[in-house]
Formats: sequence, structure tokens, C-alpha cells
Amino acid sequence: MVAKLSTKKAVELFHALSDETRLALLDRLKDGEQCVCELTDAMKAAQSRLSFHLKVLKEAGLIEDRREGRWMYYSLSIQAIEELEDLVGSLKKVARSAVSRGRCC
Amino acid sequence: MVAKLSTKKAVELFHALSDETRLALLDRLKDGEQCVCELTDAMKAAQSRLSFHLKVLKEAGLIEDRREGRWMYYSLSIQAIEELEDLVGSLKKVARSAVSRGRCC
DNA sequence: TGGATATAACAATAATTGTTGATGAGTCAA
DNA sequence: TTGACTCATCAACAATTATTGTTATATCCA
Repeated sequence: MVAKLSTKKAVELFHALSDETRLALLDRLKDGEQCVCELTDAMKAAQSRLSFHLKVLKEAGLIEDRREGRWMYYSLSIQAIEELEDLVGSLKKVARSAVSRGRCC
Repeated sequence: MVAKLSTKKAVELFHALSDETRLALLDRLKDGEQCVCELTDAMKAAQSRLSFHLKVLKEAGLIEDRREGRWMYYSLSIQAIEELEDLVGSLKKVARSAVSRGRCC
């Protein structure tokens, strides 16, 4: 368990995940690191488009990049996924003795 | 563990979570159900604004509503949070014997 | 060095999402 | 039945995000 993420960081993480293209990218990266050209091939997407989405994912910390010659390899950040798991866990109801409240307004 | 959510559903869930106001709403609902007027009071937000965000959360299945007289009470959907936990889990790297690959392009 | 390759970055535009103020619908109580 | 109250919905507008085509940067190889 980790310190609570700031709300802004949480928003950034969830936003990065709230796009079909980006989820598809993450899914591909589950199998191991891949370079941009493999991704554009596999996803039949314009390079600049994937570059944009990869940047969003990277800025959210969900993926990491590594240059090797002309190629840029992207891979999942396991740590980020774990942070995400904590974050989602923190959304859960806090156990407590039935909060009794009167009428509201 | 549950069947894999469709990508569209995943996008909808993450999108619902990718907003500061909505995360604040969920946080308040952790303490138990609340009516809209309590939420607008506590968050000092315009009623129509919260109504909009509550709708987004409800359509994503993250919260449920219940009418009681003039009041509408909202509460967390525990089931949705659990779905979300599964979803986040499914983002993780699949264990496998080191995938060896040659050059890509 | 010069050309080819892989990718990032940019600018223009399109699409989506959020905010605000106003109106409408349902409920209650006098 | 009327007026007050709670909340949803709508329309207009503002803000953000995504797409596309193009250009810039870095690397490699001949």
C-alpha cells in the first residue's frame, strides 16, 4: 500500500486509460516491449496518432520508453499499474458502523 | 473474477473516473448515500453541474440512485468498484517465459 | 557526407466534454 | 390547488482532447 495519490494524479491516470486506442496500446504492451513501428503496423494507425497516445500514457507514468538506435521501445510500467490498483482500492466504501443521518435539506 | 469487460465499457468506466469533480463525489459517497442537496452544499457546486456529473457516474454504473420524496439519494455501487478492480488487474503483464524477439522494422 | 529510416512535435481543425443559467417535472404541505 | 422545494434536462457557450498532414530531429548506413 502506498500513500494516497493526489486527485490530479488520479485524474491523469484515469484519463490516460479512458481511450480505446490507448487501452489497445496497453494491451499490446502486456506481451512485452514493442517499438512504435510494430504498434503502428499491428494497429493500422497513423504514426503521429500513436505517438500522441503514447505520450499521454507516458506522461501518466503508465509506460516507459527506451531508445535503441533508431527505434523507440515502449513497455508497461508495472509500478504504475500497482499504483492504479491501490487507487481503485481507495475508492471503496470505508467500513463503518451504519452511518445514521437525519433528513438532509 | 469476472468475464472481461468490453473495451467500450472500460473506456466508459475510466472516463467517468477521469474528472476531479466526479472523484470528489465518489469520495463523499464512500461515507454512505447522500442526496444531491447535501452534495451541492458540501462541494459548493452548482446543482446542474453536479447533476451532470452524477449522471455520468450513474451511466457508467459506478453509483446508484434512489428517490425518497423530493430527494434523490446517490450511493456507490460496490459491484462496479469490484468490476473496476478486475479491469485494472487485467491490465497487468501476463506472466510468460521471456518473449524473445528479433529486430522489429 | 548524404540519403533513408524511425519517431517526435507542431499547427490546423474536428470532435468531445464541461459549465452556466434557465426551464421543466415531480413531490410535498398548507 | 397553489406555492415552494428538489432535482433533471436543455441550450448556448467555453474548454479540452483527438486527428491529420506536415515538418523537425536523431540515428544509421552506404
